[in-house]
Amino acid sequence: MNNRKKQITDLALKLIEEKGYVAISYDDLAKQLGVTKASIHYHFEKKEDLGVAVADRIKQRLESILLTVNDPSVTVEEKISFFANRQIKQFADGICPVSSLQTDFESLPESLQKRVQDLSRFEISIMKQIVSNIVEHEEESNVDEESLALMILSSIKGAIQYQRVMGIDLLPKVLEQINRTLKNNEQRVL
Amino acid sequence: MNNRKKQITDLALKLIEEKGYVAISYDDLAKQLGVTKASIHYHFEKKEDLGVAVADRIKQRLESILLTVNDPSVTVEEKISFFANRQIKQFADGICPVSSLQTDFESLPESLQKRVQDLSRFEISIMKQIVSNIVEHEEESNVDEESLALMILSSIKGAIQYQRVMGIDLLPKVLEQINRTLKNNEQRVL
DNA sequence: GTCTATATCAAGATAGAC
DNA sequence: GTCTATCTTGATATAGAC
Repeated sequence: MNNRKKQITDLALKLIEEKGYVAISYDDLAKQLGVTKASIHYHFEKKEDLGVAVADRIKQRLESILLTVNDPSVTVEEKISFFANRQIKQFADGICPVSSLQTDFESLPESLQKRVQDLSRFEISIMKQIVSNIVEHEEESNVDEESLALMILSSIKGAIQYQRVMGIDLLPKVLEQINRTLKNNEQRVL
Repeated sequence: MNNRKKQITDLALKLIEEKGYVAISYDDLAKQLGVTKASIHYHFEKKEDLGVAVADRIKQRLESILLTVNDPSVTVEEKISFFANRQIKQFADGICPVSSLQTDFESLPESLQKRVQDLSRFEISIMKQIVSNIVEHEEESNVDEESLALMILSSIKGAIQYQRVMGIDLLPKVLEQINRTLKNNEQRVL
């Protein structure tokens, strides 16, 4: 991907994190980059093409998170905190681009819908891998890793939405509560 | 509010749950109601006015949930399940309208932004009231009701987003995990 | 490969007839 | 109170110049 194309993709991702896929226009992109709409159309003929490029970039980000997650020297709590904060840093004052695309789902072309589904599945699988070592003998405990992973992931995503509109850092409190939940689960297994 | 006005508000709410505030148009509403755009503009001069009416309706819904929540004969688990399922039923195959408006936040006029902030605060306060009786002597335990409420509310909202795009009922699993978390918290207090 | 110019369409919105 | 007709603006998109 050449420079300008990458530049456009990066900006589109940033704007999707701020306003969402439906709300952004080629004019927004063109103005902020100091070029014309036609120049954006040259690199991405249709908005759908740009959306797909952005989805691919989000996937890359998630893949880079996966690397850290598979390091056995890092605790589960640290991995969750890393997962949450790494993303927070990336989308700054916006929201998670996956959440943003999920909300716009019904307005998306089919190719993008498929990628949003894929990203959603991927995030769930990452969180499952993160909590997968917490219970070594799941059959013997009452902990369901799938449910635990879903609750943790969902609560992180939900908290990011609330904190953006309220202007308060709610995520740290949610992460604290997640840690308490994990500690309690560990105790029940021992 | 007269009949047509109520009809338009109801439909707008439904469409916001499906596609979001930015994505819906007066033409969508007009076509589905079998009237013209101008007729919608008569009842709601600007889209902003319609958005405010929808926000007020969402607030009414939440207030009706609050009534059940304050019934002392209902358990916390039942209240949370009621909170989640009551909403799920209301927005059917869509997402939570509050989540939807949160995502579109940056595109909203100021009057609507204020209402979305108010709705967010209100939901958090409802969930706080739901969990408020679970720990009678909070100072003596390590349970933080604020964090617990935030995690529960966020995870419900997040789960609804994932399940809509994936076409799988993930919320029941998250509710199960929430119940397990509550049980563990209770045990720590006793 | 990037631009100008323009086409096309849909959006929000208004004036005024009935 | 609802409609027809119309305006303006902005969005996606294309053709063709440079």
